[in-house]
Formats: sequence, C-alpha cells, structure tokens
Amino acid sequence: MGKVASTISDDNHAPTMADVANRAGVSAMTVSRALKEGSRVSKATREKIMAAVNDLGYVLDQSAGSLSSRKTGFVAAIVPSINNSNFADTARGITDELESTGLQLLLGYTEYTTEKEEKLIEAMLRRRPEGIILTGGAHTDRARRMLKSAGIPVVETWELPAKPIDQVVGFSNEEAMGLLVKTLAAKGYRKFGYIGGTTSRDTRGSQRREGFIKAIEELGLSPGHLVSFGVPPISIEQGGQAVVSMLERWPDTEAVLCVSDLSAFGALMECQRRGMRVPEDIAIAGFGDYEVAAFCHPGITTMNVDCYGIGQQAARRLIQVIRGGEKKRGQEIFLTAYRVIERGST
Amino acid sequence: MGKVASTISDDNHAPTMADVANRAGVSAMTVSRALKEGSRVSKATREKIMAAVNDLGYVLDQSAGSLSSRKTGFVAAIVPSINNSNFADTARGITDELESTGLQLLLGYTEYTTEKEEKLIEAMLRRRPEGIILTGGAHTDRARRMLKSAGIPVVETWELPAKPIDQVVGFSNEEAMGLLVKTLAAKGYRKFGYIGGTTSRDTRGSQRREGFIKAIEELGLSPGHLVSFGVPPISIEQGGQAVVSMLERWPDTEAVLCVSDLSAFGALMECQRRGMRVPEDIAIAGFGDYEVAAFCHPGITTMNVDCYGIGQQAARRLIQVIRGGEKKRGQEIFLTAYRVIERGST
DNA sequence: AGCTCGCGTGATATCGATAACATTTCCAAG
DNA sequence: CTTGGAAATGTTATCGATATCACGCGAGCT
Repeated sequence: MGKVASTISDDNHAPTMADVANRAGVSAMTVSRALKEGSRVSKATREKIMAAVNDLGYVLDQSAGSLSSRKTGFVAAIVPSINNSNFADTARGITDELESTGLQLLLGYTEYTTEKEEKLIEAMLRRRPEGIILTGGAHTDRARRMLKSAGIPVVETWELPAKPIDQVVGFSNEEAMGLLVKTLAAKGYRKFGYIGGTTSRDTRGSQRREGFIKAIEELGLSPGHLVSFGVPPISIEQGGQAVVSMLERWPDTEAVLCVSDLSAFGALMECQRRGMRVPEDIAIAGFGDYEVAAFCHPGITTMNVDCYGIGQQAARRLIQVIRGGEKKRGQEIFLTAYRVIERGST
Repeated sequence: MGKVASTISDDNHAPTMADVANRAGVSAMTVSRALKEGSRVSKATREKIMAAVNDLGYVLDQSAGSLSSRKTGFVAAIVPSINNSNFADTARGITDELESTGLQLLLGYTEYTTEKEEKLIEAMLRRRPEGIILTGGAHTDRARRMLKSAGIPVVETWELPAKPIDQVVGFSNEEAMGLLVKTLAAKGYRKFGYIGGTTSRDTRGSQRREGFIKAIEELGLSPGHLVSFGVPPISIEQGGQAVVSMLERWPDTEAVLCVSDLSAFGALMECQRRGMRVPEDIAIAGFGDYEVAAFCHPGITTMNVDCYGIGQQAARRLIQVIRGGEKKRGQEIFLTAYRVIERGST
C-alpha cells in the first residue's frame, strides 16, 4: 500500500457498520438504528446512511447483532424427513408463518431416529434458537434435558405425546386411524389388513397401527392381519411388496389400510398390475392425503391431515411466546383437524 | 436471594463458558479448547471440564464463537421448492455431505421467483454463510451484486448458466430433453406435444421446452405442439388438465412430453380415466424420475437426473474452498449425469 | 423568561466466545 | 542438576453489533 488513503478501509475486508458510519458521517449506533424498523432516525440522516450502505454493499451482520441483543432470530424445526411431502408441507407452514416476523428457520431431519434427533437438537441449540419445533413425542433423555435447560419454548407436533415437554400441536394418530377403520366397516368391509413399517422408530406409524387394532376390537371383528415391512419411511415400492405378502398369507383380506398414501399407492399399483380389481377384489386406503392419492385411478381413500396448518400453528405458538413475551403457560395442547376422504379405492 | 451463594450464578441465565470454567477450576480458554476437536488438553482437565459441562447442562454458543473466529459454520442453500422431491433430494445431498464437516445448512425456497430469491439471499448473507448454493442461473442484478461482494464461494446448480457467478454443478436441461425426444423418435413417434408451465419463471422448464423444440427441428419433423399450463410448479392436477387441452386441440398427437414426472403422472391418469390406452393411443414421458413414475402402471418413461448427487457435489465444491482454503479457481463447471429411463408409457 | 419534555444522536460498556501471544509445567537428554 | 523444548494452560484483546445512558436542542407550556 502507499499513500495516506482514506481514513479506514483500503484493505479488502467486508465492510462493517463502522465503515458505513464513517462514510455517512454519523456514529455506528445511528446506523444500527437506521437499519432497524421503527427506530427514530431523521429522514435526512437515514438517506445519507442508506446511500452509504448501497455504496459499500453493506449487509447487516446478524451474528454480531444477536450476541449483544441476545436474540438470534432463529427458530429450529426438526422433522423426520424432508423427502416426505407431508413434512415438507409442515416445514412450509412454519416458514410462511415466520416470514413476516423476521425469524429464520433452521431445519433438520432425523431420518426417523431419536439418536439423530438428539444430535440435531444439540447442533441447533448451539445456535441459540428462540424456540424449537419437534415432530412427535419420542426423544432421548439427554434430548429432553437439553431442551429443558435451554429455557426456550418447545412445540411438539404431529402427535399427542403422553408426556409433553411444553406445547403441542397435533392430533391423535390412533383415533384418526380408528375413524378410518370404522368408516370402512360401515361400508361393509369385515376382514381388514394393515401395512406399516417395522414398529418403534416411526411413532406415528405405531400409533396408527394401535388405532387399527383397537378399532377392530371395538367393532367386535376378528383381529386384523398385520404386515410389517421394512424400515420407515415405507416407500411406494415397499407398499407393493407388502400387499403381495399380505395376499399370499391371507387371501381373504377385504380391505387393506396403509400407514401412508405412498405405501397405499404402491399397493394399488401392484394389485392392478396383478389384474386385481380395486375396490371390488380388494379395497385399499392410505393416510396423509398426498397429492398422488387424489389423482391416481381409482383415487385412494385416505385420511386428510392438516400438515401445513400444523406448521403454521406450531410457528404461531412459538411467536406468541417469543415476541409477545407471554409467560410459559405450561403444557397447552392444540388439536388439529383430520377427516376421512372417501375415494374410489374403497 | 439471601446468603452468600456460590461465586457466580444463582441467577437463572443460561450458563456460559465462564461458568463452566469456574466450576472446573480452569480458564475459559481451556474450556473452549476442551470442547473443540483436536486441541491438546490433558485427559484429567478434559474430564473435569466435561463433568462441569454435564452438571450445568452447558451447550456451546456458536454465535459468540463465530464472531471471534470469523467462521459461522453456515452454508446457505436456496431451492425453488421443498415440496418438490427432486429438490428435496438435492437438499438431502447437501445436508449429508455437510454433516461430517460440522457445517450447518440454512435452507430457503424461492417459490420460483427471483424476487423472493433476492430477499432470501439477503437474509442468508446476514448470517454470514461461508458458502452458498443456488438453483439455476437466473438472479436479479442486486442479488448478483450482493453475492459478488459477499466474497464467498457460490455454486449454481441444476442448470448450466450462460453467465456463471462462480462454480456450477448441473447439466443441460436442453440437451437432456432433446435426448428424450430423440429416443422417442427412434421408437417411431412423429407427432410430439409438450406440456409445461407458463414460461420465464421456471428457467429449467423453459430450457426443457427449448430442447424439445430444437430436437424436433433437428429431426426435421413438423413443429411440436406446445401447451402451457399454469404457474410453476406444474402439479399432477394441471398435468391432467393440460393433456386434455392438448388432445382437444391436436387429437393426432402421438407422444406427449411433460416438464416433470408429476405432470406426466397427471396426464397418464387423466388419459386412463378417459379410457385412452397408454402408450397405444398416446405415449407419455416425464422428466425427473420421481418415485411415482417408476411404480405407476404403466411406468412412465422419464429422464433420470442425479438430484442427490447434485447436492453432494455442490456441497463438496464449497467444502473444498471453505476448508481447504483453496484459491478461487474461477468459473469451474461440473457436469452431472442424466439418462433416459424407458418404461411402459412409451 | 424559565422549565419540562421528547426527539435525534453519540459515547461507552458489553454480549460470549476465540486468536494470539505469554507463561508455566513437565520430562528427557546432557 | 541443568537445561531445552514441547505440551498444557492462562491473559488479554478483539470480533461487530446493540443496550443503555447521557446530551444538546428546540417546541410548548405556565
């Protein structure tokens, strides 16, 4: 370098607020105020500052800001999988709801294991989110402890956990599946089968299976046939394989309920490929009301769940606590809607 | 509070590194080292520290750390939609690749508009990511300027932009669609139709359409019929509507290519609903090789794209620059594979 | 005129960690 | 017993913003 050069800069480090302040001839504090909504800065000053910001291509550094303001502007959300359109909808609901608040989403996926969830929770907490949204109520002990001592609002979604951590936005997967069984029973079906993943990992899947078993019991029917197939998430392909194994073992099955629409779709396609008529030879129902279930032929009877709404509500709850500064109101539970969608497959 | 109490704490603020240091009887710096991989701390000290960490339920605060180390540990990625399983796969590829490096993903979706993308880029840059992954090559001028002055590596994906910003991981959508046309032409089809969204927003869609038009020209066939339908992303339902409008206007169409498998699936289902035989009466092909295309009946001929690999490669490129400290090597382009998957629908 | 009040702005301390340098400890070779 | 040098640990100065308090100034009131 030579010369005296301008007071600062000249080196190529990204501009800071001080650089902007310098150029605009004000203090850094005033720049900070000018860049924040609703702070009182005179029009003239604000314009000078904005000009400087543009000239330098300055972008606010939130990591620095959140250190002193003790607000990171992050919200964490953890879902089992982002490849599942139900959870993608929930994530979208969260993001959309957060958008107007200036909060930013940190998204992670567990691949349906609580171990991965625990790691994710820790990674997220390192970023000091102001709230966190989880899927389901199954967590490791350490995860529960970390969440407790983090001192931030927690929302569990998609289920009704037996031991909620804080708030809950979800529905009873058991009841929902039960309702589906009863709807089909009312149409005359008597011999039921259920297709799901090997249990335990996907707690929602297990709950649906429980609901299936209980409903059949309540109806006084002979126990339903259960086929477990593979590790969650159960794909389209596995749905097809499962229905085959179901029909080999119990050829008299009249109606097959599946843990999700993807497996139901796989089952439907496989049956058609084998020349079976749906629903005449066998009825098929799914869960989740994925787009594919509505437009395949025949359409798949399914349980519509308000995925997007779960995300919205969960985010809204967090925002209330975060921004509204409300006291924690203990374990509040918000139930979301579900309803049976009857289509041609039953 | 009464009593003298322990030196510090007693108030309910979350514990800091200093609290841990205090409890373990060491300095904060030593705690910092103990919590970082590969730093030399004696076994005894480390154990004392870990005990203190556990007792207090301490979780490292990365926002504070990144301020002083000038490394945030963030990587940003922006995709058009997380509800599209192709992009969800890419996001998964990125996350998986980042996992071992300790980098964390900041994910956003543009809903296929460059305006939203611009806003997202700004929001992400406020977090000072160490690198950023974009979808496609269409960006607003301001977005380009922000990216330039951010001084971080940028990877554009899923396309081959005419004016790359930095690195590229993608393929030519034009060529890929051309290949699909030629494959079908080789099977004897002559009268082609194309179903896509109203152009401009989805640049990959536009490129595929261009590829379609050019390929037909090269083959010396009469110009293909084009149906534009709705705003991207084109859903299953719109695919069905589009094929109807296509067949009303040009009943002699022999093969319909769709901008994605979702619209192809919608078209297929709609044709079946109307009693048309696929592929005898009309052939249908898609793009993207979604799971549904493989398992519907008949299977949909499509273009397989290495979605997951795009994400992996993009992340890998960033990591090389970020961690390896490699110099920027200018506009390097990495081509990803694609291949035609022939199935029963053609 | 004297006083209060509110607005716009600046000065300073601080958020919680880490970089960089300083210091101490420890062990082995001479 | 030294002494050199690596390993372990401590000290201090920052990173870039914002909270907080202080200040100057003009308007409105008595």
